[in-house]
Amino acid sequence: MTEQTKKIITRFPPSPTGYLHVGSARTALFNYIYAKQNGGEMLFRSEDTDRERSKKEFEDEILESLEWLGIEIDKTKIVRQSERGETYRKYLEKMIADGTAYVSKEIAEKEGDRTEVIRFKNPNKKVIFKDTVRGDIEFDTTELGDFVIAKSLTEPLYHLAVVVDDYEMGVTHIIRGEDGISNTPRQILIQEAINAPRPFYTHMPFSLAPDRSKLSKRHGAVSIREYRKMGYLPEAMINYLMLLGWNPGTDKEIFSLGELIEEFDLTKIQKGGAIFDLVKLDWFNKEYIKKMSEQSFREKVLEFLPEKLKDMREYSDEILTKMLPVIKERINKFSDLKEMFEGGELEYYFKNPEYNGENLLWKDAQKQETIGHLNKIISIIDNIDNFQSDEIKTSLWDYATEKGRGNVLWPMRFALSGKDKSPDPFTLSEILGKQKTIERLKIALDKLK
RNA sequence: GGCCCCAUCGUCUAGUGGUUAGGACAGCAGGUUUUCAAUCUGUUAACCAGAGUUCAAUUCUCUGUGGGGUCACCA
Repeated sequence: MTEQTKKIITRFPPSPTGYLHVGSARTALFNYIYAKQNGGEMLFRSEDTDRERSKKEFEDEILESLEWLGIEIDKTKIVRQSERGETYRKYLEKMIADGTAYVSKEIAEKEGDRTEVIRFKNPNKKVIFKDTVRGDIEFDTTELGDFVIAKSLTEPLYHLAVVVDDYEMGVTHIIRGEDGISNTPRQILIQEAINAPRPFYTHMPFSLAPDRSKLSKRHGAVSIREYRKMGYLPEAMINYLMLLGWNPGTDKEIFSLGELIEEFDLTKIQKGGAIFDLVKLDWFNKEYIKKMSEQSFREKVLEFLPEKLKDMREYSDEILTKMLPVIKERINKFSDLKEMFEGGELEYYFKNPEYNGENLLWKDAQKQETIGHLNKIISIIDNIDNFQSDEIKTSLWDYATEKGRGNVLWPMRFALSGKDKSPDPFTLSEILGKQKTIERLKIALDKLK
């Protein structure tokens, strides 16, 4: 049996004490993609030995977030440490019999502390292991002492459980965060004590907050579910997360999951930590929004549309189709729709704008001139049968050019939107329809009197 | 503090013993039908410091500085 013929097994071992963190999701992605590209498999292990903090609902949520990202987990193969007490007992008894571990009588430090723990008999040697991205790393394990590996025969501590489980699950490649580096030597010691083969180690750099500290709640959204709720697309999350700490060495930046599985290269992982940059995430998300079909974009918009707007469905469905392209080029993520509607640029499609008449004047344009322009616009528009933006534009263009485009187009646009910033007046007109367009232009006229 | 890891534009990064140190995001300027968005073009901006090796260091070595991790009867 050579390494080549052995099936590659990676694992994702979260402790179900919270929602899936973006950093963990990134680690899961690296494991999943590496396994996939080698015809292997990523196993899911729930490290739920901490009875107090572990909750099944978190495990479910983590699984659900992974699924949303497109990571497939074989749920029949899920391993839960809480169910493996007897397995750990088997290894611990063997270790004690072998003399690689021993029961140690301890003086209880606190009330309620047990008086007996199981310690590892440290051979006190140098351990050298190879990390895929950093090369050989050497530790003197003497300083570790005879560390505790279990509270009792069925209550293992982290390091023992990890080593036993990885061994029994047949894990060949461990890809984890760089905080695992310092833990590796003692895990190797335990491996050697139970005669488990040494897996390949790859330690990934952290993803950091903007101030280079650990990414935590105080920096904003940190769980996948929050990004999902904000209307980020899973394709964008995957793409961004994978390019954080890895790149193919070419200028290519947009990768589908399939392409990642094809082109990912474990040895090209970065050494230094990388800041999780929302601005770049937004860019990725926008790129993927641009690629969406009209149908799926429409569904997504409907999903994120504020309730208030949905109540006006009769009205909005009619114009929604026309608004879609305008919305598409204006949002980074679907939750932007909320702000766009509430006092933002979606609002003026559904109700007449309120504004100060002074704002209708372009730069130093005169009132009387502007009134003339608006009247002219109304008369031209009134004669358009095919009320499409192209058509409207063509009809008004010569006049606008002759009188000064800003002089004509600004008051028109402002009359329709009541905002300093909005889509162009032709697009607005088409979406509003001839009747409403003229109505608003007349309102503007009143405001100028 | 001991041990371990890391260090290229603001951010993500490419890269080399000799390069105009490249790309992307952001920024800035301009074009594109008035504003915004989108789009196109152009552009600002980086090798942590010192010493050593060398004809030549951003690149190799050492030291320092800075950041991070780990030293639990948590995971």
